[in-house]
Amino acid sequence: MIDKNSKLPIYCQIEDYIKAQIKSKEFDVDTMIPSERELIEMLNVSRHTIRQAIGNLVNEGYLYRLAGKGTFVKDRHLIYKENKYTSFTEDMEQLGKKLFSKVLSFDIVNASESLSNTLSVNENDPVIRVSRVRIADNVPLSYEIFYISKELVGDMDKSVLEGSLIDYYEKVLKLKLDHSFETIESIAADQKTSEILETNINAPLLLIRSKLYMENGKQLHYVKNYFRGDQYRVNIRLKR
Amino acid sequence: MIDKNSKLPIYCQIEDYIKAQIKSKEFDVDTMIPSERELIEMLNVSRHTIRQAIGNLVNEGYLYRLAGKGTFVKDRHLIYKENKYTSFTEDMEQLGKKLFSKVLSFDIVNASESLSNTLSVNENDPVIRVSRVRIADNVPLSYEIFYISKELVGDMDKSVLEGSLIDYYEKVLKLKLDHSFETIESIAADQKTSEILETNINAPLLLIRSKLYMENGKQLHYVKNYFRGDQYRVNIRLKR
DNA sequence: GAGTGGTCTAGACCACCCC
DNA sequence: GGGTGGTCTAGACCACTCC
Repeated sequence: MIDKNSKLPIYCQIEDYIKAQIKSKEFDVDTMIPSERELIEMLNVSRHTIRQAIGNLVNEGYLYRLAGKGTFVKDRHLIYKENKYTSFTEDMEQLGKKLFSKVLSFDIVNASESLSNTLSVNENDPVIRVSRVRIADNVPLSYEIFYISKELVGDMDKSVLEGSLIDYYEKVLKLKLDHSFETIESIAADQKTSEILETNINAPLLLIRSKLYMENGKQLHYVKNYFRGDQYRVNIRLKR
Repeated sequence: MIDKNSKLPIYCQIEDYIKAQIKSKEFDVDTMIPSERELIEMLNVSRHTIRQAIGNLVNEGYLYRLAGKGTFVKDRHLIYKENKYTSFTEDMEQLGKKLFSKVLSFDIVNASESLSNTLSVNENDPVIRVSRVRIADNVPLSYEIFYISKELVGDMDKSVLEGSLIDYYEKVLKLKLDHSFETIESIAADQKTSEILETNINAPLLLIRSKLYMENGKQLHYVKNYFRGDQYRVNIRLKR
């Protein structure tokens, strides 16, 4: 069951084991899984290792613990990839849609005061400003304007902008992304945006402003994204 | 520094200690905090306890670890209560606004097929359906329709509906809330909604559908909430 | 080679739940 | 009183980074 010589850590093997038992209904919803002491006997590992595995599964929503009673399988009908930052390209791939980006503009500007605050660069620092439309299956989904410090990415080839920026950050620049802050609001399309997105004027749009941060806590880019309300929605999971 | 006789667990005290050091710039951004072995000496506790505290602070975004190098303070300009499910009442309290709820309707209906799927009850089970307007500082913010299985809450006093439902669940019914799934989209106000929210027809609204779950994974309620786009926005944090 | 975080063991005592 | 998870100790070996 557990291979102590595997290069996969034991606690990961235990996680996989428990997930498999849940999947096969061996450990069923709302029933108690074997206690930590029982698992020690069954799997021949220390309590700390068991607790490490169970703790991770609790955080991921597979199990819940009741002190003094036991550890139970959680009833979870749903998805599990919530609250993950994903690139739009990845989202569309998962939906089986082919994404295409049309670059509308590409400039290097000097940071205004307000931009220098939002993007955490110094005022007048050179900033790359790009606007593009993102089109899936011939329908325009979003009009996007993003800003990134020129210092961080140097010279960007324009062809990069037709693909996934996230891919470029991670695979080409080898940056370690960590998280993003997003602000979501509902607005009405103005003249220009409605033309770009091929909607009526005043059509409802989701405006999502996003700040993307790296592992060391430094900001990477700032994006304003106007999504067509009839084409896009956001799913999130909130923890009490 | 560390009180081993305190009823507050040692690892919590260590977390508080490290947070305080960060706040006072004693541990500063991007610099290494004392190594785990050094902290063992400094605080006179075991390595496991140190790691427990540091692990929690990493999860909360205060620190980041680099294997072979050390543990560093993360540069975080921002808020920390992201991705928490909060009641609307709590949100408004934090903004210093006084929230008032006006109940528009209160019915007991039999679950339709689609509702029984959304709310995970059986078809034709009795369901409480309430609609209300939520008003802060005399401005209508949201029009809300919520559904809850009658079996779960029994007879609800109508006065409960003028206050915070979440409070009622937690403090009166002693239910343990765990998480919610939310779907956010942008729509245009129809005739009825625009009248209730005192907006123009076709005004942009945030429609947020929310399913609230308890610790055992069972669903508690389903809510459709229409927020005025000019009055409300959503902030979230996504992890890569 | 010295220092770091990552993993793991073998114990211990506690508060809480249930019978 | 016996079982559960929650906390804590005192060790150990590993892979990795940096010099």
